[in-house]
Amino acid sequence: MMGKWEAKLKQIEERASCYERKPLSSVYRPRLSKPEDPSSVWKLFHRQNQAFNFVKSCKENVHVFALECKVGDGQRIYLVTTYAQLWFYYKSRKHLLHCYEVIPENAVCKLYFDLEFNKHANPEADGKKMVVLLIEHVCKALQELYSVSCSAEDVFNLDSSTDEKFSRHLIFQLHDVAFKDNIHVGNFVRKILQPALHLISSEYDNRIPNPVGHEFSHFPETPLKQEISFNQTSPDKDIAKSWTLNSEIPERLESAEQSSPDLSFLVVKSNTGEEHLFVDLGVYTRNRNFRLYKSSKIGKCVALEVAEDNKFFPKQSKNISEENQYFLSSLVSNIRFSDSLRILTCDTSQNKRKRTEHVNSTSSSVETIEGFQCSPYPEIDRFVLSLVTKNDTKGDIAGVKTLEELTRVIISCFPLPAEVSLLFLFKEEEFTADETWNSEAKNPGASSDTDWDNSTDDVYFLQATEDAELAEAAENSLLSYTSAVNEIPDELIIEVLQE
DNA sequence: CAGCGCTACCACACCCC
DNA sequence: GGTGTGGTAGCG
Repeated sequence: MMGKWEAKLKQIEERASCYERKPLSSVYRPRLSKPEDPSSVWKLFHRQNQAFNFVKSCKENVHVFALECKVGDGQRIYLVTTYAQLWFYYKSRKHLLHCYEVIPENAVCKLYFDLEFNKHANPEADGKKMVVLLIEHVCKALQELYSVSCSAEDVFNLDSSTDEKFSRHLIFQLHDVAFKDNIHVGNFVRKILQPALHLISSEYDNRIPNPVGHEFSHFPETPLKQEISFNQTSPDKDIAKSWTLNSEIPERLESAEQSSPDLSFLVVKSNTGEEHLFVDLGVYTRNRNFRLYKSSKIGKCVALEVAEDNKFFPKQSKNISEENQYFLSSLVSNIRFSDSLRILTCDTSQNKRKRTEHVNSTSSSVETIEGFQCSPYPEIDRFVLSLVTKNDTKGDIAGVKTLEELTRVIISCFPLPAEVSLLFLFKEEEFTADETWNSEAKNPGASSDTDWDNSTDDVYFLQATEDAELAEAAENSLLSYTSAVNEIPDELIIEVLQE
């Protein structure tokens, strides 16, 4: 037993020293032409984690890309560099074929679709028409669920079809709007395609009648119960609008004249004759690799190119070539930040605590702020509102603008019930208020056996324990809070961890 | 001897009628 | 037969 373990350990150590002796060479050592250009960052990693760790330690605005290795299997190495530098070496298309964007988990990103069907298995399918209908449906959903306006001209349409397959990427260029992350995009997509998914599942058992009528509002919540909300970063107005809207809220969707949209055009047959959706729902996972504009899969020589029926045209710029603009537009996690950036969310209720029981128990105390539902905790609502409302009487904490102010205020002011421990974990180099942490954060309820080594990966955590409802309330409050305060780093994500 | 993150699927256990 | 659970091949 012990001998086996020691042998394993020795093996691992030998392997580690081997890697140290022969580190991965950076095959491309780029230098940008002008000395005033930003310093060169170009680093390759065998492991995705190492790449992301390097990104965290890196001052430049760098991103992780996956490069397919020469071996035919899916093996990849990970490149960290800036968009500008990647494009510099990428644009010639002599090197760096088979590149993928890694859409980082927890990173704000665009709405995107991976579309494909086998042409032989679907001889009657008109791919272009299906794309048009899909875009129509998606735009309608964005309008109805988030009041976001868009049209086909906002959709970058990339083609990598072959004789065998119709294959497209759609990237939505929404003005000052993005999704909280990849997972939320997936929740949204599954939600708005629910009627189509029903068409497929009902195929297996025709004896179960299709639910009709009110069950099929335009974007039904069953069986995949989901919640939708949007946050607005504008500090001055509509703070309360960031509260979660659950599916019951948009009454207009439940009006009788609304019937299920006909999404039968999305149903296609696979090689084996099974019915699937035109939309690939498997791409909305953590750290998803998404093939870059003008890249091909390693086996094939078909790259993603602007589709002939594409209607999106990026803004012209003096410094940036048109091709570079197209490239930048195609990057799912390349979000143009602005003060008015709205972050869309779409949760599944599996991730959230069941609302029904506590809503029922506290319904009398649930009030409405500017027409939207509050959190179930009026005292927390009031606290958060007092922090973000500039004309509040509490002059000492009103109008906080920076992360550090936010930090101090929350640590010193957050009202903690005695039975709950609440910890803020910060990346060391960005947390300058150590003394504040040491003196203020130790509250009577804080657990002393907190394992600090757990704070490995993510940058900011709010950790609440023992009380799931308070944890969610705190999360909602802080989400509202951060979306209402200017100058919070855009990558700031606050999550509630429950023990 | 260096990828990653799933989900669909299977096998099995357990319960109940 | 219904339901939960654990492990894995294979997909994207």
